[in-house]
Amino acid sequence: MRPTVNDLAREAGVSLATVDRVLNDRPGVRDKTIQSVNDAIAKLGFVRDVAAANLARQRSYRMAFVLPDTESQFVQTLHNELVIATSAALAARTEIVVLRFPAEDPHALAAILAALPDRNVAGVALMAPETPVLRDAIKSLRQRGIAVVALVSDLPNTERDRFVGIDNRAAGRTSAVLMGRFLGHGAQKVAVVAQSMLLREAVERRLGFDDVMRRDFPLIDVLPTLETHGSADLLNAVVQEMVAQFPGVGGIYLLGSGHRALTLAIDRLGLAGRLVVIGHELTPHAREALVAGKMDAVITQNVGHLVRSALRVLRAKIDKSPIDVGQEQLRIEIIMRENLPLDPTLSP
Amino acid sequence: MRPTVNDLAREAGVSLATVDRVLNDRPGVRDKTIQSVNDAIAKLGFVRDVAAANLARQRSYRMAFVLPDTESQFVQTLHNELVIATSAALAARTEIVVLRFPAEDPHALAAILAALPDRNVAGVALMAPETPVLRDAIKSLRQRGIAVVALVSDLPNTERDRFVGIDNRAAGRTSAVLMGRFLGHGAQKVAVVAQSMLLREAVERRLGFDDVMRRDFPLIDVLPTLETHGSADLLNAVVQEMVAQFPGVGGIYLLGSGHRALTLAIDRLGLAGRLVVIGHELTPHAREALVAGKMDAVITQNVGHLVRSALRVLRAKIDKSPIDVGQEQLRIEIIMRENLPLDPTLSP
DNA sequence: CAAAAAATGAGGTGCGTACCTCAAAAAATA
DNA sequence: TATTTTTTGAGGTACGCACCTCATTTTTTG
Repeated sequence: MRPTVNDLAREAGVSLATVDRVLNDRPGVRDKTIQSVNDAIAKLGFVRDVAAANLARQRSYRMAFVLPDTESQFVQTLHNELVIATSAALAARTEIVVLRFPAEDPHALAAILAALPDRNVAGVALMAPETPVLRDAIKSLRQRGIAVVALVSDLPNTERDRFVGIDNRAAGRTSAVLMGRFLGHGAQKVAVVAQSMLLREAVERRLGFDDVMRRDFPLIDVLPTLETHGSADLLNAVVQEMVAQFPGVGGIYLLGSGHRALTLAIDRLGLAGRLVVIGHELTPHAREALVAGKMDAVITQNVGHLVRSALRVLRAKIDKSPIDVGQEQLRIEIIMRENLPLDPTLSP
Repeated sequence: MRPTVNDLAREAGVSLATVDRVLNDRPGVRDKTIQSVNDAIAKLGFVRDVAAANLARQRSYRMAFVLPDTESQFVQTLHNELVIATSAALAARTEIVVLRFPAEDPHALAAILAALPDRNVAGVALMAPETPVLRDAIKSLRQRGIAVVALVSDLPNTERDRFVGIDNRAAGRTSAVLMGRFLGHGAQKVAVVAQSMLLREAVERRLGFDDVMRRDFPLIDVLPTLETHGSADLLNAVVQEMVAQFPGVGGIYLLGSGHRALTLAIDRLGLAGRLVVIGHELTPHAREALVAGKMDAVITQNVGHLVRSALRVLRAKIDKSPIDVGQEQLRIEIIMRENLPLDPTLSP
């Protein structure tokens, strides 16, 4: 049988109350006594039953996921995964609240964050660009004992507890290797398309992409980033203009979302099948494009894992328990048509 | 506050005992009463607290992982992950037992499985080739109420509850696309190396590889599989002979383990850097080969996820609770130098 | 050495659920 | 309607742990 606190008390020759004091870092125990309890823990191989502990603690975790209110498919995917996670989390005394903030309004975001303590939130997962007001808001949350993780894009200059997401620079490097090798080593041009270079992820991916291109594929000419600002028309126009101006374009690298608009533009310009197209994030549109052979690869992260990892990290921070680094390291996934995972929304 | 069984009883106008009977499928409740309890569950949004339930149930899960006693790096990796999982599982009332069987002896395996019920095992995860005795052994385990999942390689003609692993045919297809695209579309030859084609995974991967090669890269000539039977010398010999016989070999596809021996052979033959090398399973040797540029890509599954998924599936089967299909679907991962995850054994 | 302070023990309650017993009520059957 | 059978209720105990109080013992301090 697995040892319990009672076994510990007997083994250490102390009372249950003292064991409890040691286990829960309560004051008023001599170092010598603490040591003897720890010895007993080691000797018996005692492991606290976290389920029973949390039950007794009456602890319920209320977690807020704060996302921009953009309608991008990635954010929608994330939201879907959060809905799925909600029901699973409920059974583990964890409640998930999803809040959306106006994407372009850092002050509105700060106001939402400032209101969280009143909502009795124990942890926050935040996907937002870093701004001075955000830094202050996070600092204030942390001071109030609320755990904060940065989701998807890091907030390195804030006091967030942790970042949950992939290394976007490495993701960009990965894209570059595939692009370079798929193109072959001849002289070629590659266009880079992004919604906006104000987003940290886009910038980091571009940096990583350029790293590898410069180093390993010097004959490939990477064109300046075309920004579309989310407009399909603008994307159409810039792609058209680029093709006209640089006839030798052999590949397109899509830094962010916008798979649908890009593939449409490629179709319209009659370039289908003649370009290597690589993008990020496995959204439904990206799936379609992969299946149809209109995209060659998608570099992504597993959004389900992302959500579950954020929850585990927040719980660990709240419990002040250690984090399993191996489990929480998200992988940079390369998805092609051949290893496309089944759409989880299709099966029950 | 989250509703409890007491709230349910009050809402449904029945006693706690009746709620308990309904929740746990105990007999002696009229359909009408069952319905009223279910209505209350729906109305209040009651979700059973699994932690409290398992605590009260005194349920402890003793899971056996049964692996071949081969010293392959993949099995070692798996073993390592099991050791890591053991401590985490302990806190969740789950005990992991790892058993090894003589790889070539199906009867010894059957004997080990037959002894499991006496060891009070609730679930078994099994990595083994399918044989008639194994089929019988699994059937007998299932009849005794023990959950069985096939690990890594499926046992489709047995009564296992589920398969936890990747689709190896799709993994082979994925390898083929990369091989084909990395080689370019000219006429080339690709060698295929395997330890043994008696293993189901190897066969399936080869089939998938051939599927795609035939369909998408008709100019590439895929040579017959060279079997090495785990001997580095033999591998050296066959690779050497093959290179002599077919000078146009541009790529090598490694169906199973043996990264170290293969890269050594390539070095010795002075072929380093002139071949596209693609293999399976992210073992320490494979990592080295990727970092050194001696392998181009590794197709793998996340072994940590594999273990955790097997545990979750077994628990769900034992509890007769539903399985989150999305979470349990393992992805076919493509690893190159650029997206190589940090070695989890390096950081604490 | 006495008084004050610190450490420890004894014992209880509760978390949400499972599972048990026995009596009482309700329904089905003769 | 009387009897048997089925259904329901009331109440208790247990799981492993957290957290509380108050009394008692041990140690430290003046």
